Amino acid sequence: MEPQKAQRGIIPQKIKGFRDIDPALNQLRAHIVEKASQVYARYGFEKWDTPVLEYADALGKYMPDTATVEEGVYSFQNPEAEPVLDSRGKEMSDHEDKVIMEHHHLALRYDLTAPLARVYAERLWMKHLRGQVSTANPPLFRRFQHGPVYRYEIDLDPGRFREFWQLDFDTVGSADVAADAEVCMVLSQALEAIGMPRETFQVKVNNRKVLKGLLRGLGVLDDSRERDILRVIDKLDKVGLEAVRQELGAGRVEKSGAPIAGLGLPEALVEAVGAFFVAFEQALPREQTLARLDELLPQEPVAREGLDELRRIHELLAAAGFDDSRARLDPTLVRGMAYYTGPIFEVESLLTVPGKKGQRRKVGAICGGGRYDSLVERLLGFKVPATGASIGVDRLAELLVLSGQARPKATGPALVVVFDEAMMPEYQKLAAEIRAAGLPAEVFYGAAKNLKKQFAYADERDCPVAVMLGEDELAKGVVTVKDLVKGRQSQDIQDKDQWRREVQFEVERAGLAEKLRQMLLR
RNA sequence: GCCCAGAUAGCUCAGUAGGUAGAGCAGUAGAUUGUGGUUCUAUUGGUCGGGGGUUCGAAUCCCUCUUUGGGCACCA
Repeated sequence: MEPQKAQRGIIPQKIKGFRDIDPALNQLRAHIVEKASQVYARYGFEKWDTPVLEYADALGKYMPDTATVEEGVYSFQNPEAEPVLDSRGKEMSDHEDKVIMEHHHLALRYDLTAPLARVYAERLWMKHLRGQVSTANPPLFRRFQHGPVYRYEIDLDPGRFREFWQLDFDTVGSADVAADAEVCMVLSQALEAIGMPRETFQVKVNNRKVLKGLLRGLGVLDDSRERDILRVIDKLDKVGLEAVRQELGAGRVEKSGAPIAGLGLPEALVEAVGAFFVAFEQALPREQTLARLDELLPQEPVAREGLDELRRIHELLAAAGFDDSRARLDPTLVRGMAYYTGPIFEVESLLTVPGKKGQRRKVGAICGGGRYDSLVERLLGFKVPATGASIGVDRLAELLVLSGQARPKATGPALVVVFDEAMMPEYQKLAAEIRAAGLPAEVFYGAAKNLKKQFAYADERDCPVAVMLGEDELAKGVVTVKDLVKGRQSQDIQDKDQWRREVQFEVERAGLAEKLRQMLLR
């Protein structure tokens, strides 16, 4: 596709769906990751990092036989040819006994869970071959991980990116419901540690077995049918019960005129499903939710098993001091992903964000997770139970900024003003003194050294203070400190000299660090 | 992939009986050659998203592509 009319240009620009992260956002992101990680670690999870690039086969589901980018994954062929291995890990040969070489398909990771499965399976591979591990004795593995993941989204909604961060924690190798209860505790505590007050979010728990059991009781036995129904129900809080009813039945027509095909379920089934969700429209205390589930759920074994698990989760949460305000049972929770097999989790933000036309916009889920059995199965051939959850770092950061919980502005260092280039050694010494006290300091290195520029730079960087040292100060053994924060606030003073007198003062060189410390800690 | 609405200066936008463009903010410079904010003055910025068509003439009308926003579908 050569441009025909003009020479192809080189335009400096980002790939669509990718972002530059400025210092302010980086600071916020680091805060989120650090606080949540501390909580994860306090529960015993250990931090792992894995490569962003993996063999496409290992990531699963996705098996490209062409070189095209499809299915939402960035992939390409390895420029390096490598041997093809058989299922026992041995190099395969052709009829001339030559090792078969291939350029394997590689893919950027699309989440952190698939690489987790690979790490876990890779560590067990030899034992697996020797038959020393099986579904009866999977080792316990608890790790947390954060970093960028990549998805080739065709349509980019606002707030959706092709590179974004996740912050996961998972327990692999335990089928104990206690591990699921713990997920709720970790999520709740992590968000509080990040600085979200308890009343601004809600941890919600449900169980896929409950939903499965409900549908079975109503005669839905087919898995793909079940998935279709769950997908519609997942939209409940978005479109409302009536719309869900219609979509389960004959379908409906969107306000915009777009028709939405219905599943065409029989009237009686739609009504039964609708009735169940009406019963849980209002948030109830966990005890009451359990009691009502007990009444409404059919005597299907799956349903009862799911209910027992929820009951157990409630017990354990209560024992650990997590009451209704910190985690709630929500039988209407579905979650989109198909691979969940047991308890599922979601954190909904209760903060609203001012929309374009002044209306309040709700932000969706900021965390999600659940139990999944089969992720490792594809790699090792037997089921390994696992449960965990993930914080959507970027979505949370955006939420904090938009809702006014965090200000998106990085604070700059103390700026050492350069009066006279000849005194540069003195400025370096001064900056070193400030840094030695553990405070950030920067000497001005810009091209134009007039003071106006230097202060404009300090203002732009949001520096809290500027430190000035000229011949006068040097002779007196002092430095002049300018309080830029106060200066920014004193907009009512119009007289230049008076304004200056208000915001700057001389300090003995020896007491400078202490004075700056006081100012920076405000 | 579908429906709707946009694309004009760095940003937010104005600009219809079709006659090659304006405002506010930002930027730059000065008042203030040892000073950011505030105030005042001057001033730089635009192939009006790309291409094609209608016309003597198009930011304005038509077609098309690209792109942005709002809905929907999809989301391992």
